[in-house]
Amino acid sequence: MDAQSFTLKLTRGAANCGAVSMTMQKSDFLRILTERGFIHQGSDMSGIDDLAAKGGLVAYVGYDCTAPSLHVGSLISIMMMHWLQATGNKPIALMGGGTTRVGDPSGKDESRAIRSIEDIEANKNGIKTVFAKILKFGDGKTDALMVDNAEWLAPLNYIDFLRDVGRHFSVNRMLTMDSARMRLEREQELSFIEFNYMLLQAYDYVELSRRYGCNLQMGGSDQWGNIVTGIDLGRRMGTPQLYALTCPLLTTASGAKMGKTASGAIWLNEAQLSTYDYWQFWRNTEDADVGRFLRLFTTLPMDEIARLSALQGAEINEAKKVLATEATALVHSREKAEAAALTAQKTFEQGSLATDLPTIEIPAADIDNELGVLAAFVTAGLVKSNGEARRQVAGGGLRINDQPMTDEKAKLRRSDVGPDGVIKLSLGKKKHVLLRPV
RNA sequence: GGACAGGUGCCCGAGCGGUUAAAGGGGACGGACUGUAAAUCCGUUGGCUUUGCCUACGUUGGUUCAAAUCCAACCCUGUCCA
Repeated sequence: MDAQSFTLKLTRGAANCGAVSMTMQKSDFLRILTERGFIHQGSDMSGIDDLAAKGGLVAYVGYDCTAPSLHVGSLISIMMMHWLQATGNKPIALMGGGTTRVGDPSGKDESRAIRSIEDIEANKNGIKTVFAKILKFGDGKTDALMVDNAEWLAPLNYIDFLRDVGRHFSVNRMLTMDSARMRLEREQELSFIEFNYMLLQAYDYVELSRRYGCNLQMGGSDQWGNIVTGIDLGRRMGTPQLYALTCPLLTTASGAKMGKTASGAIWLNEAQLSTYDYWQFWRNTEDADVGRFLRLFTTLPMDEIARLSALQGAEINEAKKVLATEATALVHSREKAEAAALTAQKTFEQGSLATDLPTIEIPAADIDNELGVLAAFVTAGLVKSNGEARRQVAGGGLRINDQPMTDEKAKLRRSDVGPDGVIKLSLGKKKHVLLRPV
C-alpha cells in the first residue's frame, strides 16, 4: 500500500506539462501539441519526447460506444491522434465495445443506463466513420489501427481476471481517485459494475501494450486517473514503460460545456447533424474562443492562425468563417464545408433564399388540406410540440418566408410556396428549414 | 438484518391537505440591443382538437368532498449500527 501511493505520487509529481519547456522539446509531436494548446498533463514529458522524436510512439485513445456518433467533445483527442500520425507515430483508435457494457463513472454525476449489446455494436459502426476521415488506416508503420476491446474483455474469465489483474489493485487507493471520490462525496451511488471500469481500462492499456507495443494513452483530463492506473498495472504486469498524456476538457469562454445544447449534442457524423448545422456551430463561436479553437480544430499553420486571431470587432467574423469551414472540412469534406459556407452567406449576408438549407419533404396534399402552421413547424423539427410553436408565435420567434407569424391558427397555402418550390420556415434568426411539397 | 434521513419538473431545490402545472435558482429557447459574438434587459420553459381537457411530485393501494402533501406496503439512495 505504501509503495503504491509512493509510486503514484512520483508519477503525479513529474506530471505537469510546464515541467518541460517548449524549447527543450525535441519532437515535432510535443512541440505542435504544446503550441496548439492540446496538453493538460503528461506522465513523463521528456520520456514521451524522446520516443516521439524517433517515431516510436504507439498511442491510443479509447472511445465509449454510448451513441451512434461521437460529438465535438471527442474531437480534441481525435486531433491529437491526427498530429501524432502527422509527425510519424502510430495511432490506435480503441472502440470501447467491451467497456461500454460496463460504463465509465469518470466525470459523470450519476450512473447511466446499461446499454444493450446490440446498441453498442450499432453505435460502434457509426463512430468508426469519423476516424476514416481524419486518420490514415492500413498496415504501414504509422498507419492507424482500430481495435475493439470487446475482443479481449468479453472472453475474460472472472476468477482468472481477479487473480491476474484484480490482485494488483488497492481498493483503498481506488476510492481516493477522483472518479470514485466525487461520487462518494456527493453521496451519489457508485455501483460495483462502474467501480470495475477502472480495472478494465487499465487492463486495456496492458493488453494494447502486449499486442501492439502501445506505449502512450491519451485522453481528456478526466481520464487521468484511469490512465495512470493502467500505467501502474503495466509496471506490475511487466510491460515496458507506459506513458500518459491528457488534453484539457473543453468549455467555452463563458464556461459552458462544449457541444451540448438543448437541441442536442454537436455530433460529428453527418447522419446525426447536417454539414450546414455543423458549420453553423463553429460559425457561432464566441469571440474569446476563436484563437483557441483555430489551433485545436484546424490544421492551419500557426502564423495564419495568429493573423486571424488578431482580428478585432466585427472583423473577427472573417476568422469565424475560416474556423467553420476548416473545422467542417476536416470532419465532413471540403466541398460540403464550402457549400455550407455559401448557404450561410446567401442566408445571412444577402438575405436571399439558399435552396440547400436543410430541407424536409412533405406530401403536396398536406398543403391542399390546409396544413396548420404550428404542425408545419413541428414537422420541420424546429419545435418539439404544437404548444412550443404557440409560445414561439407569442414571442415572435417564428417566421414563414421571412414574414413573422402572428396568427397561430393560420394554414399553409399553395401561395406560400415560393418560385423555388419551397416554403422557408425559421425559428429565431439562425435556424431555417425548407419545406418542399412533393 | 436494525435505526435514522431521503426520492419533486431538463438539473438543483422549496412546498408538507384545497388559491399547485407546482416558489426560487441554473440551464435552454425566443425577443430587444449587436457583429449569425459576449454582456445586459424582457418573455417563455408538460401535452392536446386551449374560455376547456388530459398527464405529472419513486411504485402500488388506502383515507378524504379534495393528496406532491396523511396512512400502508413495496422499490431505490444515503448515513450510522450489526
